[in-house]
Amino acid sequence: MKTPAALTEQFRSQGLKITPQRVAVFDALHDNPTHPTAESVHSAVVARMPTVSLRTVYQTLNDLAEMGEISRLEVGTGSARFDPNVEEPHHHLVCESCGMVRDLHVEVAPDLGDDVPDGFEVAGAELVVRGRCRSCADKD
Amino acid sequence: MKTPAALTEQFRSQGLKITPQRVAVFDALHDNPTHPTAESVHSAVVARMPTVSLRTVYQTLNDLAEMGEISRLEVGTGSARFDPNVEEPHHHLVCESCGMVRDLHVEVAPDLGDDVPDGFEVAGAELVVRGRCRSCADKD
DNA sequence: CTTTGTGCAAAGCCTTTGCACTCGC
DNA sequence: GCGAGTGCAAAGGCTTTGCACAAAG
Repeated sequence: MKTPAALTEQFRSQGLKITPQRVAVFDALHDNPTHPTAESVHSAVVARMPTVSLRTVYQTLNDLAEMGEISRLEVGTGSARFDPNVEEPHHHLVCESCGMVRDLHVEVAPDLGDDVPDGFEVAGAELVVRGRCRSCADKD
Repeated sequence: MKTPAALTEQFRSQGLKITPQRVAVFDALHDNPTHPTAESVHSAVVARMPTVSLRTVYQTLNDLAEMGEISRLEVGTGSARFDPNVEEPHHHLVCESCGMVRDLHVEVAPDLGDDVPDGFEVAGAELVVRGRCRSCADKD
């Protein structure tokens, strides 16, 4: 994800306004490897700026996702997660016990040609590896 | 997925009751390759038995999923999809335009060892290939 | 006859949206 | 000032759940 400063510039150039709320969202996402939910981002932002509403967070996240600056993940944990890492293609590891999501840098190069129907335009592929992380496993 | 008769036997052996509603759900799922939503299953069932409620369909689907006879997919199309094919491991192809889901029999054998953290117990991996199917592509 | 299943409707969760006010530009 | 952004609260979609009745074993 771009730096908060670069995003500020980008928003401005698209005619979108720069507000402290939006900058706070940029900051909360920058180099954040936790794949936060909208709710988590909101909490982080509220810690520094108590008046920011969930609506604003959702809107800013969606704006960023539309611009392709972050991506939205649905890993089946109930809420959507947001991933600031869009530079390098990667996949995800999900702990089914605590909901933790972590990047996974593996090459998934299946020979798709074999089984993809003619005329299907492949846009992308996402691998989700599910299991149980060490700290959850240690609990039992 | 097992045949409706086999599922009937299995439900009975677990002390679950056999009702025409449940059998109708079994029938609607049997060899159904469309990865239906709960809503679709309900429609199919209602066509033959108009009084069955959505509640009963959800409950039966969840029962089946718990027994491992069907699997539940979250592919980001809003509602959960149910997949009767649990015998052979496979992945999924999703049309982002019409929501169609199709089985994909590719080997996804990434060398997970490289990037999975120590102590993480891998339970499974799901690949979702997204894109646009031929009939949707033809529409534009 | 007891336990489980069913139907209806209401509630829950996550997310989006309508409205009036505020504020960046 | 004008239009976009914000906060609040209410609505929306999907799924689950409480209750009373019906039916399976």
